[in-house]
Amino acid sequence: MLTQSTSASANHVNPAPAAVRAGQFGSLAMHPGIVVTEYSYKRGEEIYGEDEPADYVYQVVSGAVRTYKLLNDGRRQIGSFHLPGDMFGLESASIHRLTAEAIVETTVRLVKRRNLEALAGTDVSVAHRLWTMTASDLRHAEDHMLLLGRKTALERVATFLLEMDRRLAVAGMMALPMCRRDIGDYLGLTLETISRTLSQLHSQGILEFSGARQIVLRNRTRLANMES
Amino acid sequence: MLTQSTSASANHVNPAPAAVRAGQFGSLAMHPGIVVTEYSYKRGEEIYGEDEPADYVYQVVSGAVRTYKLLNDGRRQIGSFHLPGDMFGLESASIHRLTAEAIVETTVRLVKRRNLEALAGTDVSVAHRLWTMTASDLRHAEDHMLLLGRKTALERVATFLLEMDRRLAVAGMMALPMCRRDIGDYLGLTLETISRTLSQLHSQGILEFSGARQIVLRNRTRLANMES
DNA sequence: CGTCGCTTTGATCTAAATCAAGTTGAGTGG
DNA sequence: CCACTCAACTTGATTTAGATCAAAGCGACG
Repeated sequence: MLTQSTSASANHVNPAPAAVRAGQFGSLAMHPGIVVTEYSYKRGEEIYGEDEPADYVYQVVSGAVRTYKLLNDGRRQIGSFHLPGDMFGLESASIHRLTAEAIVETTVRLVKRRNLEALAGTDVSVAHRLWTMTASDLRHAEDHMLLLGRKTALERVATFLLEMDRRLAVAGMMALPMCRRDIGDYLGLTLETISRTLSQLHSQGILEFSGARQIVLRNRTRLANMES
Repeated sequence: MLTQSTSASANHVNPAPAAVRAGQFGSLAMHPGIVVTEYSYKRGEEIYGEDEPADYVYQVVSGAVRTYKLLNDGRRQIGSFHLPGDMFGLESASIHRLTAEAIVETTVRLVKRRNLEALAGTDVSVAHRLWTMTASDLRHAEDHMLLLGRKTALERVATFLLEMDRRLAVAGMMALPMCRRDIGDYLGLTLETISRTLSQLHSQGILEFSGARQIVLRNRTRLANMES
């Protein structure tokens, strides 16, 4: 735990600029010694790599991020998609366990991990918050293991659509930032299976397209029954 | 609930009895207000159920535990096996996300979650320890998602054998507490596929059996190459 | 020493992968 | 504003890894 106090203890004098979607992250800007920076990444750009030092913790401001692991021959498993408001890159160890990449042009807010940890060392509520965030990632991973190990293609796609609808639908429509291959690598399927399954749901009138990535769910109940 | 024996804060006077494998959990008994209890469960007995209140945190003393999720039609995904020394049942929320069952006759040590949380509220090192433990569960889950989403049957079984060898081999031999069906439900495969894959590895001279559940790895290097 | 649960092995089936064209559509430059 | 390009997407044909169905072994325990 470093008790460093960087430049920005001035931050509590000039508090939280542009804290629109700030949530958890924004409130941190109130603490002296916590510097919040913004950075943008181009579509496809790597934010950090697997096994690299975990020096920063991130929050998506706009855009979308995928975090994934690779096997030596290129097979990829995406662990999660991070959408505006989501935090990612938080590790209790000093190394990132997955690679993070911008799916589209993406802006993130970031803070130094060692500053966060130092704060957690003096402020129990911050320590509790870090734990809670990691526990919520674990909860998602546990649900996803059930999906990957035991659900059918149709059940996986139904689960995916409901998750995305909940997380990014605006006025009943979701604009998916990721391609079919990303969805496949998230659900443990191929891009062709994703495409076929979406077509099937479309032909059953459960969803409507306006372009391949703009989807409206027409019958959430029926979809929820398919989740199994 | 069979045998029971409590050891209270009097523990720092009469220190750590039988703390052979105590690890993290044992040191908690040093704190006043932390009561460590022991319980034993019969083979197949449920320790806690999914969506039940998470009132206790557990450590395996002897035996083995599986934690899993079920789909409505009975399909099961085992998230992890817990072996002597392992903690399980730790949640930052108030509800268990998986069911825990004793695989064989099992003795656990347990403490009240709210006592642990109270301690974490005053002792940063305890708070940090809780976070670290959850983070380490997350790490395992992330590795397991890659296995479930992208590895072949052979790769899954190789990974499983190396994991178990590392965690429970004594004098080069591992005594698996779980049946083929459990292994299948952990690896997202059927029990028949587990059996066939083990037979195949046996015929290649990579492992030796003495009874279906006593396994000696003859060539860890070759197995590690199969992990992919 | 018979029974029952676990394991192995064989035969067959099938969901999803792979291979293979086309089609669409967003972005680029003329 | 149009046409060209390239990546993303869809759809079809075929293959295959692993599931399912089925029937013996085996081994621990009462």
